[in-house]
Amino acid sequence: MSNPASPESANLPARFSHARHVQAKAVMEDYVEMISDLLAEMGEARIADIAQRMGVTHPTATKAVARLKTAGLAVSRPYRGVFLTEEGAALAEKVRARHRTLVDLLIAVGVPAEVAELDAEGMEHHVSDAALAAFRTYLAK
Amino acid sequence: MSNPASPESANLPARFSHARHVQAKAVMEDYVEMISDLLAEMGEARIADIAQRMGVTHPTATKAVARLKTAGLAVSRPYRGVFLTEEGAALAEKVRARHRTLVDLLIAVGVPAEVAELDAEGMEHHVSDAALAAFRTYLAK
DNA sequence: TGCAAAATTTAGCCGCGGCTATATTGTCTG
DNA sequence: CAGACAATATAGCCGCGGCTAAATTTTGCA
Ligand SMILES: [Mn+2]
Ligand SMILES: [Mn+2]
Ligand SMILES: [Mn+2]
Ligand SMILES: [Mn+2]
Repeated sequence: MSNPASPESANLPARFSHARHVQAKAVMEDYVEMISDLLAEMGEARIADIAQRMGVTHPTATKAVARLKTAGLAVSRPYRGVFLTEEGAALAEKVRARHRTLVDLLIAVGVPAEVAELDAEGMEHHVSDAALAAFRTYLAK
Repeated sequence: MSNPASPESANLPARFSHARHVQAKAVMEDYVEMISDLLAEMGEARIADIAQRMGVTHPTATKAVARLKTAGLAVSRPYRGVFLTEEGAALAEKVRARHRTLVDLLIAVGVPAEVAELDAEGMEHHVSDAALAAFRTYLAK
């Protein structure tokens, strides 16, 4: 190892910037999943409904949707509803499954259901594929 | 129950805004814990070291420290090192303990140690006191 | 079918948390 | 005890993700 003078603190910067990078995607993930819910429940996802479910004003929702479109996750025409691209729909499914698995794990470990649901909404975005796989293995036992 | 027409989606806005609120504190928590580390390891926390460990430029660290001071978590005089207030030191200890407990839980559940450390850096800030208590109970078994 | 109300977009503001470039202050050394 | 250099601070920029207020478009109904 060429790592003599690093008493564990050398990898800290990488951990922090990784967490920041993940965080940058978090809001987008929640929007995509929620738009997917709306499409399934009501056949369309309107700005007013998106805003209401996110707990945000409509201009904020409009801007978020603009970012989703820029990222290739959603499409929409002015004054019309929002739809997901293939990529957006796939992301929604992944995010939804990850959320459920995390909640299940938290409950399995003794966290009350309502608390698990609340905490998971923030935690979920930082759960890597590797951790998720471990969760599934644990839950399967 | 006075909750007829809410098929679970009514509490979504609260969950999202809760997660946003928690996220707003996350960066501050990491800075405070890390400054506490520096003070313990080297007796002082200088801007250059804070910046280096956070993986950030010094102006960014300077602004973060300014926010900590505004929040009553740190004190410093110009061109001198940074110190924590009682409140800041207490927060650092709480954040450190929570981080360790979360990593322990992840490992106990089958997540590889390096992955646990990486994921925990982001997840930790969303772990409520109730969830933390559950984690400790689980780990005690 | 025309118009009022509702929905959406646009404009413009804010703080956070990043950045680079530059100014200022402290420190160490010849 | 100068200066050079290192450390810190300041200025000014950016995008994100919030907000309010105002303009615009769509829609529903009298
Ligand atoms: Mn979420
Ligand atoms: Mn979720
Ligand atoms: Mn952290
Ligand atoms: Mn941590």
